[in-house]
This record gives sequence, structure tokens and C-alpha cells, in this order.
Amino acid sequence: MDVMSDPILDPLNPEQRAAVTHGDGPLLILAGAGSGKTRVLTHRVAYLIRDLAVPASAILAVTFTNKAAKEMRERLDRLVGKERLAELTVGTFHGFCARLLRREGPLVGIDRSFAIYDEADQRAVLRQAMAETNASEKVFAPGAISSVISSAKNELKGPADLAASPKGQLDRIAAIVWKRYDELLRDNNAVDFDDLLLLACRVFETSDRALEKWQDRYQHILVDEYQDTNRAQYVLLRYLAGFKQNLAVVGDDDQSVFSWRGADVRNILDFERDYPNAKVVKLEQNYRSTQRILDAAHSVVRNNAARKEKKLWTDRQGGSDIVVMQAYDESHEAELVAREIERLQREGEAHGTRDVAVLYRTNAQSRAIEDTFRAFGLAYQIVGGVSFYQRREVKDTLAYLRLIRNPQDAFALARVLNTPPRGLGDKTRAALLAAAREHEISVGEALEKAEMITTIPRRQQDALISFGKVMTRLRSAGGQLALPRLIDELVALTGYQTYLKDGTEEGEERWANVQELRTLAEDYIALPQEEQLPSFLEEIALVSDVDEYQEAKPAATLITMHAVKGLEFPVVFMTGMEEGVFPHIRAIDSGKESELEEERRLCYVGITRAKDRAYLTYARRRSLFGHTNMNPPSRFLMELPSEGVELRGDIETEERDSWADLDWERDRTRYEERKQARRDAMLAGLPAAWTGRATKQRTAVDHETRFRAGDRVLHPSLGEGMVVSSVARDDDEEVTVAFPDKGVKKLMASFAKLARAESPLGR
DNA sequence: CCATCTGCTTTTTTT
DNA sequence: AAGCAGATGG
Repeated sequence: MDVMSDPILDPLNPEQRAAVTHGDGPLLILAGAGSGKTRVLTHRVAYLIRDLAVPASAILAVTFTNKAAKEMRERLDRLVGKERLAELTVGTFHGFCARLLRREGPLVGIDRSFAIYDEADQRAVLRQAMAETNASEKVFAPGAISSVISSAKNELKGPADLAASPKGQLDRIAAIVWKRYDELLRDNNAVDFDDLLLLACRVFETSDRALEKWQDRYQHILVDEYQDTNRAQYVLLRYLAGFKQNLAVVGDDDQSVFSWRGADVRNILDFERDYPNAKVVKLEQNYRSTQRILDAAHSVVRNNAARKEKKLWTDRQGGSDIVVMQAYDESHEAELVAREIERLQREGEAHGTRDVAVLYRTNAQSRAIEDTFRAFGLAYQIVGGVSFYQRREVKDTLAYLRLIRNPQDAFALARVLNTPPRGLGDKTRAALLAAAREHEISVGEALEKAEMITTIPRRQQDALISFGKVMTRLRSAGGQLALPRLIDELVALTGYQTYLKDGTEEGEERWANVQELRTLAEDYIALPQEEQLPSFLEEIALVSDVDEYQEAKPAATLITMHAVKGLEFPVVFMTGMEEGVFPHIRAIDSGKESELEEERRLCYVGITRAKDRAYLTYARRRSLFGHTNMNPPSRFLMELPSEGVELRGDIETEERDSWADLDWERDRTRYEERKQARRDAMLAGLPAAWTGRATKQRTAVDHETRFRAGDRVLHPSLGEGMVVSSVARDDDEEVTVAFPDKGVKKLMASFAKLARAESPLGR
């Protein structure tokens, strides 16, 4: 080895090095996709320790997912070694806040043994809060109320703030429900995800002593994906950074895709204003993709008005063309993808299925792909969707464990009280809760003292008492047994094992999942006995979908465009490139340019995941929950560059033959008829004032149009373009056409001399 | 109290 | 298409 070689600084380009070696004070690293931001973060940590003599224990690195945290830890292991690594704090925002609250919780009225409620628990609490405050679920969807509360919490507001300036009836109701919702959470010694951040901020707001303590503890803070931070996270970092402002953040405004979750791009855009001494470093060299891929991604994202202009570059000039494929429907689309994967493997292009990712906008789209891949015998792994931890049997087992740890957790109790069936229904549960409240003890304690509940029938009381005895035994076992053994005891004593193993195949599968959970628990046996259960429950509460992704698994990865952020693959398929699917219908319907721009950034994120090859596919018809739609190709396809993109409409002759049998016109007419019938049915139930609008729409539909979405047309001056949509207007036709270089134009058919172009995508 | 049936909502994205 | 809440009958 070279005497002068330096593993920390040598592998860096000049910009990366500038970021890594920056000393004290705020640092903003604008890191484009694939520009080595994780490398910069980890090398900076190593540099701080080695060259600036910062103690490892004084460094905090925060990420959004456990996966990202884990990756950082792995790289740091190589750079700074095990011992230093153990002293570092590397974790997610939520994980860090949870740890903080385990120590400082009492300052803000939280017991140290609080439970973290997931979405399902949250929903149960919310519904109870709604019932108790007489908020009708018919009028206000729990989901809507929940999202109002969540965004308000992310903005560090309380129910009173919301009540003080409501934007509508929903806000007013939400404020009332919220108050009760929070009380219920506290009664159950529980917090939700948003509380973790909110309460952590409140700790610092409340206690100068705590603030100083934590500020002293961390001399340097590093933050990944800063563009995704919300108000609470922003404030938390401001608190922690204190006067020193040794805060290094990495991010990319083009990859901001979580505004719906409260993320505020302004945090990164205004960093220099918030921290006036900030040093700014831009990383624009991409080490991942070919120039073709970068050009395509840029050509799409540059259509956003609200962005800082920048362009990535790479040494990898040229590269394979971007491929756009048209399919008949979603299963045909999946088939095209499967065949292409097989072809790539056959021709040695992809080393294995693990090189491939199939992306989609919504989880629901994975189904068609799964089915087809299974039929093709192609190995795949799904990231997200219904995760392991959401399975009923896993949640049940966890609920038992939660109840053992936290006897106040009434929602965990509700889940397991009658699972397996013990003849304990709503009435009995209500009596149990009432007894607990009356004697001012937890529900868990009330259960173990069920003899005193006399308001219920003998039979129920007996069942309650015997279940109480089981829980007493389990609680004492919890203090002595290693975690996996505790799980064994639990499933045996409660009868859950017998209940699951009902002889059916499904039962076996469920039982296998419980065993899988037990295997996961084995990881905790090295910890001191009393910490095993708490750590286990905490980590499980904070796992995310991406965390389940296994790099080494020899299988194609099926994943949403959101979850794929931060990953990379040699070959990427982006499916469902249709208006209404991607961009999502809700973004279109919102009428907000900002929402469409977020979809476009998502498209950018998707394309830039690809190292060597990117495919974009769309289907002419798509069945998504219930009925079939014929969506025009996505506007993002029109935004691809005119060069370096290959359009494939006829992949294999077989398909073309089967397509020839399809009567597009007939299908379309039928579909329109059905749609009209539905609309009529709906309108029949509406006041007369509404129907005027529908009549107009009907005449519009009646008139046949000459052009249809997907058609290629030639314009005398604008050149060749693709029809986005065509609507009948009076006696004319208004055609919206996307021209590769000139953008999207609205034209009147009779006026603009549009000619049909030989369509490379047609049949 | 439990099992079964029916009709209804749900789904955009997630820590 | 499917999972779930609410209704119904045992």
C-alpha cells in the first residue's frame, strides 16, 4: 500500500473533499442523484474524528430510514472501525426522538415506558375519539381527520391552534377530536409517530436544562435527505445545533417527494438564509448512470418551474437508449417487462434478477406484475405493500407482548382479549375498562383482579379471571425468560398457537409467521434481560418498508417510486406511465401545479435510479380497483428527449397477432356507455341544479373525434407530436398535442392542418 | 357471544 | 378486488 494513501480523502473528488473537510459552522451540500452523498456523509464523520479530533460520541448522524442508517453504519465500520462506530449516534429521526423521550419524556408528561402506536392502532384510537366526541364517520372520514391532525402535529401545533384558525368545518371537528385523541393516547401510555418529533421539540422548548445537555452532547450533526424534513424536524435540528451551528445537511430539491407528509422543500432552499454563515457545496458529478439516462431525467424535470437549475454530468457518455413500451393492458405490460428481463439475462446484460427493479406509482399496481412474474417463474421481492409486521398474527403476538410490557395499553388489550375467542366481547371489555377507571388502575391490572368485577355474568367473569391468571404468569415470565422463550410461553399459555394451527394451509402459514417473529427476537438475547422486550418492541414499531429490502436476494425488486429513493439498479422499469396513474389522478384533479411538479420530481427520482438501462411502459387500458380505464400516455413520456429514446410498440409478433383481434372502437364505445350509465345513475340522485353540467358533457361525448390519445400527428410547423387528448367542441375538435421539443399545445383540428403520422407505437 | 353474510369503502405516496 | 364494519341469525 502507498505510504501516502489516505482512505478518507483520496477517494473523493474536489467538491466532495471540500464538503468533507469543512470545519465548524453550517454546511449545505446540494447533492444531485448518484453524486455520492452517502460517501460524503460517512467520510466527513471519519474526517471529523481523525483530523479534527471530535469524539465519536459527540457526532450525530440522522437519516429518514433505518435502511439508510444501516448503510451508513456499514460504511463507517470500514472507515472508523467497530469501537468508534459504537460511540457514534447514527439513526432515524424517529428513532432518535424515541430514545430522547425514553430519557426526557417525563418533562413533557410522558412515561418512559410509552408504546409507539402504528397506523392501525392510531386509527382505532381515532375512531374511539370520534365516537366519544360525536363526530360522525359518515360525515368526516377518519382518514381525513387523521391527516389534518398529522399535518398540524408536524407543524408543531396543538388542538387549540387548530381551533383558533380553522380553514373549514373539517378543521373545527378535527380540533375537537384531536384533543380527545391525544388524551386517549396518554391514557394508554402511548404516542403516535408524529408525537415522537413533536414531543422531542417540546422537551427542548420546556427545559433549558435538557436543551443544554443535548446540545453539549452533540458537537456535530449530519443530516441526510434534508429536502424531506418537515417543520418539526427543522426545529429539532435548530435546537440541537444551538449556537455552534455545526450542522451539515445533504439534499437535493429535485428529489423532494414527501410534501404530502409535511416535508417542506423550503427548508433546503432557505438553508442559507436560516444559517447565514453556511458554506455551500454542489455535487454535480454523477457516478451511477449513463449520460443517456441523465439526459432523459433532466429533460423531464426541467419542465418544473419551481426548481434551481442544475445539471448532472457523468464520465459515462452515451449508453443504451431509453426504451418506451406500449402494452395492451396491465397484465400485458407485466408480460413485456418479464420477457425483457428474460432477454437481458439470456444476452448476459443483467447478471441476475437482482439487477432489476420494477417501479410503480401505487402499491395496488404490484399485483398484476406479481401474478405475471409468478407465471413466468421469475423470482421477485416486494418492498412495501402489506408488510410482515402488518399481518394479523404478527400484530396479535406483538399486542400480547405490548400488554406484558405496558399494562396501560388498552388498545393492545382490546386486540387480544378475545383472540383466540374466550367468550369476551364488547360488553365485557367495557366493564373491564370501567372497573379500571373506577379503581384508578391500568386495564392490565384490572384484568388480573377480575374477581372484583361483579357487573358481568358469571361465565364472562370466569373467562376474564382465567385470562387474567394467564397474563399474570406471562408478566412474571417476562421478567425472567429470554425473549424468544417468552414468545413460546405466550403462544402456548394463551392458546394462540392452537388457535392459529387450525389444520388449514393458511393456519400453517400464519403460524410460520409467528415463528418468524420469534426468530427475529433471537437477535435480542444478547441484551440484558430487562431490555430485550422494550428494544424489540421499539425497533419493530419504527421499521419502514424500505428496511425490508434485501440487496443480496436473487430476485427482481418490485417497489413504489417513493420507496425506491436512495436505491440504485442496473436496470429499471417504470410502469404505469399513464395520465391518472402517473401523474396520479389526485395530483391532476387538485389543479395545483405544485402537485404535478412533485409527481414530476418523482419521475426524476425513478429514472435516476437506473445505472445502465431505463424502460418506461404504459398500457392502453388499465383495470384498477373495480373498473377499466383507458388513459392517455403520461405527459412525462412526452417530456423525454427526442433523441436517445426508442419507442417499441411491436415487441414480439405473437402479441401483435393477438392485438389484431381487439376491436378498440367497440371496447371504447362500451366503456363510454358504461361510464355514462354510471354518471346518469349518480345524477338521478342529485338536485336538478347539478344536472345541467352533465348534459353538456353528454353532447361532448356524443360527437366523434378524429384523433385520439396516443395518436402520432404531423403539424406543418411544429413537426411530429403525440396526441394527449382530443375533445369535441361545438362542431370542431380541440386536440391537445405534445411536441417533443415545443411542449404541449392545444389546437383546433379544422384550423391546424394536422395530419396523421406513421405511428411507431401503433398496431 | 359468535359466525356468517352483505354491502361498502378503499388507495397515492410512509416514518 | 378485497378487506372490513355493521347487520343478521344461531
